[in-house]
Amino acid sequence: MMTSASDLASLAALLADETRAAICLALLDGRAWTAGELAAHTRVAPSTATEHLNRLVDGGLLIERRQGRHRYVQLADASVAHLLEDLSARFEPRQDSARGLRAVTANAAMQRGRTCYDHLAGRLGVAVTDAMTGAGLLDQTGGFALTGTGLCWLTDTLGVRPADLRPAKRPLARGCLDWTERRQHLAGTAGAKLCEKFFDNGWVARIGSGRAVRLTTTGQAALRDLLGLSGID
Amino acid sequence: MMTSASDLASLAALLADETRAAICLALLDGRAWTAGELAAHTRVAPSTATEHLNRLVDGGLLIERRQGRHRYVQLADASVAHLLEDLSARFEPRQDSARGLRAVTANAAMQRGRTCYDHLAGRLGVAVTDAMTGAGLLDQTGGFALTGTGLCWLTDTLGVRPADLRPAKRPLARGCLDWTERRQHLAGTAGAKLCEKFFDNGWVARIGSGRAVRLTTTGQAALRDLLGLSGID
DNA sequence: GGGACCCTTCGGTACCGGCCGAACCATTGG
DNA sequence: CCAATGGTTCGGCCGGTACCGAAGGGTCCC
Repeated sequence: MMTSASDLASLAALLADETRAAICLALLDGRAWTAGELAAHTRVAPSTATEHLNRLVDGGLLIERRQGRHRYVQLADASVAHLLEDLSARFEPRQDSARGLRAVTANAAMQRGRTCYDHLAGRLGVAVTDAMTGAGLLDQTGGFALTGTGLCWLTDTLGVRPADLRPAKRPLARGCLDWTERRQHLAGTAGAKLCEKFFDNGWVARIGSGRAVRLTTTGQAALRDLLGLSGID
Repeated sequence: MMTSASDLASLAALLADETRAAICLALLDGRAWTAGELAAHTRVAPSTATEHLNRLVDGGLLIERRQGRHRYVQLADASVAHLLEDLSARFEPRQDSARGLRAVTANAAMQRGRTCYDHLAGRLGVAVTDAMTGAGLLDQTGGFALTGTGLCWLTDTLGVRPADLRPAKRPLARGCLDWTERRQHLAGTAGAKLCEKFFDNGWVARIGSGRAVRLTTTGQAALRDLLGLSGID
């Protein structure tokens, strides 16, 4: 009945190391990274990265896929991403410490729009969420939930398969605190499926290999038609 | 913009020690404990407990109140409680390892009803949540939110001050996973205020000094009248 | 004031865990 | 088959930290 303290402590211990924390934060982009990439990213020896990945996988935070001589790892599931978001939400937003043109433009792109594990975030994510709320698809007054209209909109207008929106272990709609905007954006299954459709339809596209995304011209038109959203860059 | 890994690591490090984890879990009952009580509870020397409390307070997870020769500590706010719940939710429900009559009855009482930081949990909490959902006060199909009717019910029927239900930093309604029931019960501001009213009205009462609560006979009648709930012990 | 009680401060010890380099294994590609 | 590449294993070093006991300061009660 009681959660034993040792369980909690060993879970927390997984994130209590700066290198492992950096690995998890990097994986928050939802993609799979190789062990070598993560070693380089965290600036530790490959052997050290191996040990960290072993612990994270054993602890259930990461899952791995061996492919040839590569070891790909990614966050185990959305609940892990959610956990990391929640923990991160406790900090002050970092001062924008970008130096140099490259870093600054990359930063600006991230603030404009990005993926947050498997859903949309940044100004784009918040704008879509707000527009959905304004259109009566989402209810934020008493929590964070899709309205009946919102459910229909996802299936009929966006073409999400109703089976994908069945209530399951993961909540259908969840608010996820946006670091850059300090506002909530849509997460949960609905947020993931919405993001998926946006990519499928070519409304958003990744910028380079990072987690930043941009709204395409098709996307701009679509958002204007569907949600009355304009002025999003 | 990016949360630095060191922030995340140092936050996690606070919980990465079994003794500190046990302290936080004990405080999940929402009450304030003295340093000595926590030292005894975790079976460490008072000096050791002091060090742990210092770290937890410095880290913002706990707040303290000095009162005479006592040092009372409690969780800093609901978001900390939420964090602990979320982390704990990742574990299998513990095998009920209670030994002896005292432990078994205490355990049974906890499963029947208890407080979870500042709201109701256990079979009682889940039953109330389900009844509210059935009565159209709560919407769980598209997330977890109060309906308009639900808001009115809280203010008009239960007498919660509308000002207390204004959307703030903390969400109005949230689902909180119940360890014993493996179901969600109502948390958030609404859950806290509802729990408060239940105590004020004498519908529930604490059993002894722990976090277990029992439904009074007045409470049974009230729940039957208001929510059509019966058969709750 | 005296004494009990609660907590804190301060050494000192022991252990855990993160890190690296070197050697090693496996896969890929010439 | 050989070389290059990505990853793992192992031994050893080192720093951080959880722990305690003893001594000391506050606070309360008689």
